[in-house]
Amino acid sequence: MDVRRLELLRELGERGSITAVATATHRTPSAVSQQLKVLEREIGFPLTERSGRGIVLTDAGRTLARTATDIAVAIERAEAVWNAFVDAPAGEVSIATFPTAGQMFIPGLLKTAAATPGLSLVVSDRDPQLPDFPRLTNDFDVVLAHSPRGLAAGPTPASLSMSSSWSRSTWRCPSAIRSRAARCSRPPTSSTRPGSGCRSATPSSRC
Amino acid sequence: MDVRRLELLRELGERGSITAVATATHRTPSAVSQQLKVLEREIGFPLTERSGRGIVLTDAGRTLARTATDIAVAIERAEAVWNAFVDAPAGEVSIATFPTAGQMFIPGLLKTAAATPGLSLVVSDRDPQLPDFPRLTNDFDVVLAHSPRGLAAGPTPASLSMSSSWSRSTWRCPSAIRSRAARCSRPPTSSTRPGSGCRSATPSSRC
DNA sequence: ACTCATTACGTTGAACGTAAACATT
DNA sequence: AATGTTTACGTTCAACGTAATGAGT
Repeated sequence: MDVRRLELLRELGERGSITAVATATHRTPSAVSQQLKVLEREIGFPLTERSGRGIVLTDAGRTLARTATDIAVAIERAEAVWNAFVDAPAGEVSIATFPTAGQMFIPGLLKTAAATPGLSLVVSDRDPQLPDFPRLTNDFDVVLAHSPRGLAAGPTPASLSMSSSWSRSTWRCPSAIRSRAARCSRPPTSSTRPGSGCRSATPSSRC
Repeated sequence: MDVRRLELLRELGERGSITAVATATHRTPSAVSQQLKVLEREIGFPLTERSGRGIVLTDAGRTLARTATDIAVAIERAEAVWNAFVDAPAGEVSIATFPTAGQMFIPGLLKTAAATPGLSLVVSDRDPQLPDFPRLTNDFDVVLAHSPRGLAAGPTPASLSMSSSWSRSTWRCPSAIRSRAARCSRPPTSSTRPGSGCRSATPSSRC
């Protein structure tokens, strides 16, 4: 039982004519007719019968078409699972932080990171007083820094994106935590950063 | 995502080496390697990586192989459904009976026949006193007749096969109620009976 | 006449095998 | 050396299209 041919039978059940199936699947009626005939031969049962100018499914054809639907559903489900895997965040994300902020963010981050397989965090504590702290963005995917102007009075910022004093351009990548698909899309476009940046998952030339 | 290639990946996950998959699927290692490479290309992810002399699935490869298993299960289930359809009793079964026996058997038969789609009974009452009653087997799939020796004392026979006075040879077919597969297996082998006998489901030459 | 399915026949490319190269133990 | 994978290259057959034919309204 070939899946591709079963799919044709399913289409025939839904669309009602070989010509319709042919146009829907970008084929000629001839090809569809031939493939259905091959399927009939494989199965060993008449699956269609003429009805006026067109054809209709026999009892056997209908039941077989139903099984084809089940298979098609299974395949779509499988593809959905795969897409979920591809779009899931993954990879190694390096974070520079300083002790106070680290105590704040890291435990929660580690928890969510541990919950997503394939995602790992590399955290390193730094001294926020160093003059070139912003330059750390060259070496890390995420840098947690003080606002140079000092924090406004009020509750401590609760999300990474709140360090609004950073210009968006300091982010070399739109999102440090990238999905597999994003990481795999293209080799880095001449990144000036040596060890970090939009590195691809593997040095493979194809992926 | 081609199902055949996914199947190869699944096999690779289970068997662990390309050579093993190749022998299991009656192919050369070369062919398997090439198909896996095509799959990798289609998918856009590295699915395998070298490990010593052999190869192992990557994370992506494993998840994709799992989806392949799901698809394989769905296909097997579909085939099981189809086989159930093929083996189910079906067709038109003609029965000759006489009033007394008919009252006995027919209601139950009609009930079970109605419960099995594709199976229809054609019942006709006859006079059991006619001299050529046994000849009716030429025209009917099942003939319910008196035992010529008369019934022994005791409870009424409760099943068709109890008319033990008939020789087995009076049955032209092993079983009057045939499955679709049996009916479809071969055109009748020069049956002497015109309208009945092991007739095939359709006059089609192939089936 | 028109529409749909089928058959005849030629073409092409995906899948495969053979053989050689490559890699690892 | 032995084992397992990959690459290069040639072959073949299944899937398809074009064109002609058949069948029904």
